[in-house]
Amino acid sequence: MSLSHAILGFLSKQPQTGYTLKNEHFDKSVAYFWPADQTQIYKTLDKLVEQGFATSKIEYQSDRPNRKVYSITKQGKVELERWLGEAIEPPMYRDPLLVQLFFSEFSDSETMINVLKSSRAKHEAVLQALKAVDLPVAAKCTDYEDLAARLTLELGLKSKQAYIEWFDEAITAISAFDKKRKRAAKAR
Amino acid sequence: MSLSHAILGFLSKQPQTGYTLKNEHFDKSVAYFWPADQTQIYKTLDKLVEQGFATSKIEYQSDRPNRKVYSITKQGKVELERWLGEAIEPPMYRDPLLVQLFFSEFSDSETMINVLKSSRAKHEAVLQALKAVDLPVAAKCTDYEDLAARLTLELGLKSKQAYIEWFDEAITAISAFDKKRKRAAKAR
DNA sequence: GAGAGCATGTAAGAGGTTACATGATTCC
DNA sequence: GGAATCATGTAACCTCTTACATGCTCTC
Repeated sequence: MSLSHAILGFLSKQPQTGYTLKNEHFDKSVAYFWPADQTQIYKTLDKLVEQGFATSKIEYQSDRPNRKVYSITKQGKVELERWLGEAIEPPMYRDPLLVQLFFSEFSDSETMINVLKSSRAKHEAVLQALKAVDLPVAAKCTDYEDLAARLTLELGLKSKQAYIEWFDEAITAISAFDKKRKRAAKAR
Repeated sequence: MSLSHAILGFLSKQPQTGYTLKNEHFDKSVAYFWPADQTQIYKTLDKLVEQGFATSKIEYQSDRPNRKVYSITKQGKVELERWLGEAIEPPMYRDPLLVQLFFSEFSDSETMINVLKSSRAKHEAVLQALKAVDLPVAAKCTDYEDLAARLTLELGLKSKQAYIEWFDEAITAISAFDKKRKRAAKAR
């Protein structure tokens, strides 16, 4: 399970709480390829402690709620390293849009084109957000950490660009098919 | 939920059983963008009947197990059409590989490169499988059904190609970084 | 006085996977 | 004799999401 290992990764950088994991880490650096829910982060932290991969200490605070600070254990480090070398099966990507397209014969091409356009806009917005991320290009990275982050970003950019090219081709192809069909209907 | 609607789509083409849905449809046409588990197909069929979107009739067979043939209802057709026009949020893609890459500073670059190479090979295999699918190019489709199927395939091809280009760039970038680092260490 | 920030949690549910059970027939 | 095909299901589990609860402090 990747969430456990992502948490172990962040705890390797420094001991911290579920709250900071969520707000300072998951919602920032890895959000675009591994978003994590607050509830699940807390549950997973519990599990990591059970498994002996992390320990927690309560830090009492007077003016704010107490914090539970988690640290990675030796066992946790071993487990993280093991997992980092594991060849994991690429996950299946399920996109409802493709299901809609596949069965769009039961709707009509105009509706389908609108659905495609609206989806294209959403992907475009994500692409723009990714483009706005401020990280040096791979060749200019001096830290390995930056290089790794840059490369994850790069895949996001490439995938989104591929998607957007595809949207344009798909919309054009469906429009063209539609015109052809209308011309044929007129000729009869 | 897309599985329900994919089933409604297949039932629109013709009434059939859970068994044929799995073996003749899900495992073939839509397998690469919406694989479905047998157990879940049966569960979802029950749910569709409950919701009034499908009905079932038992067909008694003497030499083989009885079959439960499902048909879409009017309500089901209305629901499918409604869903086909819905603008659905693009799903989040979570790839453990990117988590591994992001935290690869806690392993070593050689290990990471091996993980990348092994993943690349798996993606390459899928790409080859997609290339082997026999469907006319979009411009030559005479049926709308073929066009829709072709376009879903096209996205798969494009995405995989983008992935593979990225793999090559990522592997090159990490190797280059590594050489630079080793040269710097030597110079000291 | 309202809302944001800090901080941790419970309960319930949706969607998907894995393992297992049954039992006849047909093909090698 | 063993495997594949036909055909439907149950039980248990994992991951993730949504809604809700608590309560103090600081800022507008």
